[in-house]
Amino acid sequence: MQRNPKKPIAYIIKLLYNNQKHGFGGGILLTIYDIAKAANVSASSVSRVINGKSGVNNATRQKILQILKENNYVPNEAARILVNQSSRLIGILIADIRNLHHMEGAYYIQSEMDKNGYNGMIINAGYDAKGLAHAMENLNQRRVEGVVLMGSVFQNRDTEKAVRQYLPEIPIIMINGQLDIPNCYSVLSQEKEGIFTCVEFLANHGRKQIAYITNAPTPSNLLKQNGFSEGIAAQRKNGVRGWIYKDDRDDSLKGGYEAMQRALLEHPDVDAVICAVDLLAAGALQALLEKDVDVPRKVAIIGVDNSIYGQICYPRLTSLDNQIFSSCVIGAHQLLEFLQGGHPARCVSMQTVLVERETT
Amino acid sequence: MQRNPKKPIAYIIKLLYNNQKHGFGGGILLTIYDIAKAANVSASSVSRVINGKSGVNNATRQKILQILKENNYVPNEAARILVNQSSRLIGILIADIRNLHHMEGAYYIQSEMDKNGYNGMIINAGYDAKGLAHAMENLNQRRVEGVVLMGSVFQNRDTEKAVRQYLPEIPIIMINGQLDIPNCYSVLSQEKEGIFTCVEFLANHGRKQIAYITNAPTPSNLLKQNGFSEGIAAQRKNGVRGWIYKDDRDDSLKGGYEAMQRALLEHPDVDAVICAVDLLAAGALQALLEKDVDVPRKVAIIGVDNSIYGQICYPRLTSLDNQIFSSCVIGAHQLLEFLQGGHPARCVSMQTVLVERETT
DNA sequence: CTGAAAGCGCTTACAG
DNA sequence: CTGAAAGCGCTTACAG
Repeated sequence: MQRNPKKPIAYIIKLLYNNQKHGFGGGILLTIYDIAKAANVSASSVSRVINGKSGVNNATRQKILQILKENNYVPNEAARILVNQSSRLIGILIADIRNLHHMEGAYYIQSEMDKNGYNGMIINAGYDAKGLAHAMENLNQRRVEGVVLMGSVFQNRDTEKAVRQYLPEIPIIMINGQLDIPNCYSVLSQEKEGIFTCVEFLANHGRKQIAYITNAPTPSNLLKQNGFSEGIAAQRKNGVRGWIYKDDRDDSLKGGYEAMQRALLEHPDVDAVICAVDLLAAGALQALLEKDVDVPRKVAIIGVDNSIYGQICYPRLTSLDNQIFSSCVIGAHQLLEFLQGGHPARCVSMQTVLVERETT
Repeated sequence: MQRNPKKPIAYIIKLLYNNQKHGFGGGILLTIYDIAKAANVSASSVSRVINGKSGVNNATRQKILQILKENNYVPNEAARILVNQSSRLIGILIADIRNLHHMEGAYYIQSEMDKNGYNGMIINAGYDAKGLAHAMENLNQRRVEGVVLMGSVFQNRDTEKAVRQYLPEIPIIMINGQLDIPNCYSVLSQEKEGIFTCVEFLANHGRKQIAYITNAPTPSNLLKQNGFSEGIAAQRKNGVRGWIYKDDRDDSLKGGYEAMQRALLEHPDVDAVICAVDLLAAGALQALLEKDVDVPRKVAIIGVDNSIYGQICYPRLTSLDNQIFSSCVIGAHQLLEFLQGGHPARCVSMQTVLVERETT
């Protein structure tokens, strides 16, 4: 495996002067000094042209530029980080990167940071405290300049402790959650109010017997559940009743399916279901269809996330959009503002919107 | 924001000796020298205990260990990379990290590498050559020791060129594709044969009029399509006929939906559909259900990927499992073997398996 | 405009 | 067992 069959000048010089040395991965990577030697200038000048700084004679600059290009020179990031005392790296923590919704968030954060010259490193933190601490230590080790925590799963004492221990000085942005720590900023989705409104919406459409299906008791899920309870309380005067079903197995699809079966058994006259997450709703829908229940005529369903999962359902799922896109763009901008020395809002919260499709 | 209200000894020493200096992010990060000073030893000794090397008196070791811990010392990764000439980083390239199937692959790769002391950096490369080159340059800059290319989208000249230019010396693992380059290893899923078998399967179940729906002409999709054509050819003697429908818009769900509508219009007697991807199949299913076509009695459907998308469908989708999990584990092990100086197989290919559910 | 030198935070022969 | 010194690849005052 040869780097380049044409073997440009800097490469040859490196071989001649330094032929016992091996670069990375057994190959030969050129340094700024190799380039300097080939161009007959000092490393300082090479550095200047690499970084587009002024103070280099134009002819010299052109010569250096050409040698740089001929050799496919790429600077060593580690050396740069070390000397610049700045990694221009941010960490994006996700409990499970296979979660589509959170990964979408990571995508938006990454693009936004990219545009501003930062790299985003996506880390699968897992759900336990140990994995989280490990992830944060790793991020500290890489000297990331900021971290975004994706989702309310991270709103807990363990996270606070790990942040205090490993990342006490850098900005932490939490998407859809809050941390009681000075360096933490958050963007919240008003899911509680959103679910409250869903109940209202269903009641206004004549639904009286509403089931609520939820899974893992994350802060976000707890909030939504409260929104449901309060929504039901507010509609009690109109004869609306509600029941809550929980199923926090890993497989939400199956969880929703079985919770719906239970709901159907215990309350055969249920006429609407709200699910904490689209995937639960997809499962609930299956249970309904299996029993030949007419959706939405007999039973209406609403999910949360406005994800592709809901669009795959047939009938297509009505879903509460918790604005992951906007949340992440805003979160990224809070981070950028901080990094540029500004003072972003500690917390911004956004309204959800109900996207009506075919299950209501 | 103070690093630690208790201010352990090394921290105080740093403040005293060095109080004009600011560490990362405006905070104070300790170096090995700060620790050494606090422990009254040399940096060499501190380094030795950090790295668990022998040759340090036990009492000294204990003292250093304690000071390290009290101060939450975390070594600077950039410095380590620079001096060790090894990043223990690998790159995982994905065209779009919002693609669930590919992200799942990334997850498996990452876990496998994690277990072996490597970090995996997931990069969203995009679909165009420029983004790809940019991603690879970035990876080169970080001196990654290996790269995995997720999916056959990367099987093309642009990738070869970018690898040659930026990563000619490190192992490249391609999941579900091949590159004509010496440093590239691949693991292939026998999707062509898989689809061939699907046709056979359908024919054996009495289906005669089979539509095939596909989207973007990636190498993998082209292969599957060939498998279909050959499968139909092989079954012609049994009176089986087939038609191919393409719709390569970004939105596969809608693509499948509209392609199915066309198929239904042109061939009302179609009695089976194979889709290049589950999401297309989900769309096709919607088109069928919308027309009250009985699935699977009147029309059978088979997707590919065995993804959650198929499980959300109702009836639940029969799908060809292309073994993303095994592929990635094997790919990771090829990489690991190479990194440990071994000689992994250049190419391993694996059989697919048809997971029968409710649409056949 | 140009270059020698120091330093970023670590590790590792080498000498004691 | 222990430490001084050199060096990884860069950048940036500083002096010319």
